[in-house]
Amino acid sequence: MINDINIDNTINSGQVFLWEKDGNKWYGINGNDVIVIEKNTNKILTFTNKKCDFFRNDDNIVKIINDIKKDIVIKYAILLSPGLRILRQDPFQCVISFITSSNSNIQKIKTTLLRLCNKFGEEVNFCGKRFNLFPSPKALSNASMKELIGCGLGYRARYVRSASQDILNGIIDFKQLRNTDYYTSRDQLTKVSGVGQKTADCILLFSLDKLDAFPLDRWMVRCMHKYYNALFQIDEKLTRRKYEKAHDDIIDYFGVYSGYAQQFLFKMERDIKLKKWL
DNA sequence: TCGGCACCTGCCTA
DNA sequence: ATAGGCAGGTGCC
Repeated sequence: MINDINIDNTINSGQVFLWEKDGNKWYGINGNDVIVIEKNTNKILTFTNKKCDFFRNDDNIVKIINDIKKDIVIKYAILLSPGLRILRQDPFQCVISFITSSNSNIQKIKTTLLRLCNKFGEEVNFCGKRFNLFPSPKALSNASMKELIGCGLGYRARYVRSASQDILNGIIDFKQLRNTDYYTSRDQLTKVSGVGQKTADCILLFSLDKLDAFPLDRWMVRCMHKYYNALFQIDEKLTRRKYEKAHDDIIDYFGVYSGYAQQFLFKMERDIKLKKWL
């Protein structure tokens, strides 16, 4: 079915890091919840037993895909990863994950985040397995620099603690960010230390319902050069202004669901280069 | 505003 | 096998 979710393509598209496949099931940490999903049947279980909107079932994927398929490149990318969806992640975990991701790689991001969970997250048992939930803002706010660096965060340790404090203090309020427009939310988020434009876009797209966010990392910049050189002029080195201009040009082209276009293109480029996922 | 640079550290590749 | 380069950027000057 055209509107079926493909879990492999969705988990292995660089949005999430704390997921593990075992047999025909995927196990993932999402904030203070554990999500288990069975491949093929897409049957979902959650540790908290709460209704799971992680896979954005409310998205009208037929409409979205119809809206973004503006040219042959994006059409091909969509064809390559059927059932790929944007996720609706726990915002705090998303903030910490993408602060951690800066100037790093997927494998290292994953080990670092796992260490954070093991050290600061609550241990729970679910489906016959043991998990550590994602640490709370309070837990990471109270962590010492030494402990955080010990998890492999490196120079990002101070960003992680500072961001956790901002969220604990309510300087950053996810409810408010979710209910406002992309531009306002982005300006709020980039005030957080360690959150630049690219990281802000990831947080907005993957956890705050801003489907008009289009994270421009080095993969996407290369991608835009490769296929869209005639449409957009995107410098290899993006300053704040140039990043914003590039974003606006891209939204003008791909439309309000540009974030979905980004995810398909990102997935395609990494798959072409045989880059490993989780 | 813009360009240049340092930056933790563990993967990955040659 | 193992040393060195590099990785989904960011802040500071």
